[in-house]
Amino acid sequence: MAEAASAAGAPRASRLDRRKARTRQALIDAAVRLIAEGRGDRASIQEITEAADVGFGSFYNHFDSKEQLFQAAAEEVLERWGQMIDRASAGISDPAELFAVGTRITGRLGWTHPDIAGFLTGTGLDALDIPGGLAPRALRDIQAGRAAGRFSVPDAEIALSAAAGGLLGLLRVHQRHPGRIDEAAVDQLAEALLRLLGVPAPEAARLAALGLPETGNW
Amino acid sequence: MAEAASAAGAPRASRLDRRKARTRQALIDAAVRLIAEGRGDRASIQEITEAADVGFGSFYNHFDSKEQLFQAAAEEVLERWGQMIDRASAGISDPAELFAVGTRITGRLGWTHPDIAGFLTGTGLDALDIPGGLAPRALRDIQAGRAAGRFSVPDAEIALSAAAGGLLGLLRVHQRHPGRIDEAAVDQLAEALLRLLGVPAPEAARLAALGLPETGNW
DNA sequence: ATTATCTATAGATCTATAGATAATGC
DNA sequence: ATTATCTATAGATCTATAGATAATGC
Repeated sequence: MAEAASAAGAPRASRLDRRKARTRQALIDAAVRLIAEGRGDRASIQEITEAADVGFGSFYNHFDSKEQLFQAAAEEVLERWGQMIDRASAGISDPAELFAVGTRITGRLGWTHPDIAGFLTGTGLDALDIPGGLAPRALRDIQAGRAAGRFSVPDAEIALSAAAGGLLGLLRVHQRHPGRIDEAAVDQLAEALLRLLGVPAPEAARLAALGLPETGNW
Repeated sequence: MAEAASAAGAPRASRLDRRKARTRQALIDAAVRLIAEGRGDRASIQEITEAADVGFGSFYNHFDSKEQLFQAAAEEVLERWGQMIDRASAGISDPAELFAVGTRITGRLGWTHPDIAGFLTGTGLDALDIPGGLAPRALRDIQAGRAAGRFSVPDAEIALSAAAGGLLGLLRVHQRHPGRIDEAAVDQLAEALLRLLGVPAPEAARLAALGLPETGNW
C-alpha cells in the first residue's frame, strides 16, 4: 500500500524523509479514524498519538496544535474525494449530469472508500465549510444549472445543504445497516435530489441511471 | 418574561424553588447560547457558569456533568419546538400537508425564535438523534405519506436527513445574511423538499402556499 | 553528525468537592 | 433551621517542552 507510493510522485526523498512522512500520515490517519468514531476533536493529543502508535512528543514535530492536525486531515481526505469526483466527471459538461455523478459517487463511498465515508459522517454538515470535496463542485454545478435554466431552485447554497444532508443521511444509514443501502438506493437519492433542484421527474430518473465509472480501487 | 411563568403551571412553588429554577434556567440558557455560538460542548464548566452569571459550584447543584446539562438544554429547546409544530398542525391529517407545515414553521424560526434557530444551526444534523422537535414528526409524516402513496421516496430516514440538511442550510444562510431569507424563500424550500419526496411539482407548489398560523409570540 | 522519535515532566487548565456565606422558611 | 449559592482548593488531566534514545546520512 505504501511501498510504491512515490513511484512517480516525489523524486528526491531520503529514507529519513519517508520515515517522517510515515509518522505524519499515521497521525492523520488516526485523526480520521477518531473523527469517524465520533470522538471528533475532543480526543486528547495523548489519545491521538496512542491511536497512531507514535510517541507523544512526535506530535509536535508535525503539528502545533490539534486544530492544525484536524485541518490537515480534513484537507487530505477532501482532496482525495475531490479528485475522485473529477476523474469520474471527465468529459461531462451538462451541470445536471455533473451533479448526478458527484452525488452517485459520494453515495457509494460507504463501500468503495469507507475511510472517507466515516470522516464525512463524523464531520456532518461542517464538511460544507471545508474547501475541497464535493461541496464546491456541486455548488458550481447548481449555479451553472440555474443559469442554464435546467434547475429552478432559487438559492444554490440551501439546495447544496439539502443535498449534503441527504448524502450524509444515506452514508449514516449504510454505516448502521449496511444491507439497506445498495447502488439502487444511492441512485434513487440522486434522482430525488434532482427533483428537489427542479428537474422534471422523468429527466431526473434518466440522469440517475446513466453509466458510471468504477471507483472502487482508486 | 419570568414573573407570570407559573400562572397555571406549578401551583406549589416556594420562593426557594423559584430561585433554584431560575439558576437552573440560567445554566440551560447559557448552554443554548454557547451551542449557538459554535462553542458547543467544548466550553469548560467555568465558562458556562460565567456565561450564566452563576457561581461555579452552583453548577453541581443542578447537573452532574456537562453532558447532562447539554442534554437537558437540548430537550428543553426541542420540547418547545415540537409543541409549536403541534399547535400549528392542529386539525391537519394529510401527511404531505403536515410535513409542509412543520418545514415552513421551522424555516421561519430564524426570526420568530432565534434561540431555537441558533441551537439548531449549532447542533447540525446531530439534532436528528435527539428525541423531540421536528425529526420524529417529519419521519412519521414521511412514512404515512409513503403508505398513502402520496410520497414515492424509498427510504424515509434518508429523506428526513435531506430535509434536515435543507432546513439547516436555510437557517444558516439566514444567520449570515438575514435579508436573503424571507417567507417566500422558506416556502420555496418546502416546495422543493416535497418534490424530493415525490410529490408532483404543481401539488408541491399548492401545499407550500396554504395558510399558516402566526407563531411569532408563542 | 544529523535528524526524528520517544520518555519524562513542569506548568496550565479543568473537574469535583468541602466549607463559608447568603437567602428563605417558620 | 434549612436550603441554595458562592469561594477556594485538592486532585486529575492535558499541553508543551526539554533531554535522552534510536535511526539514517556520509
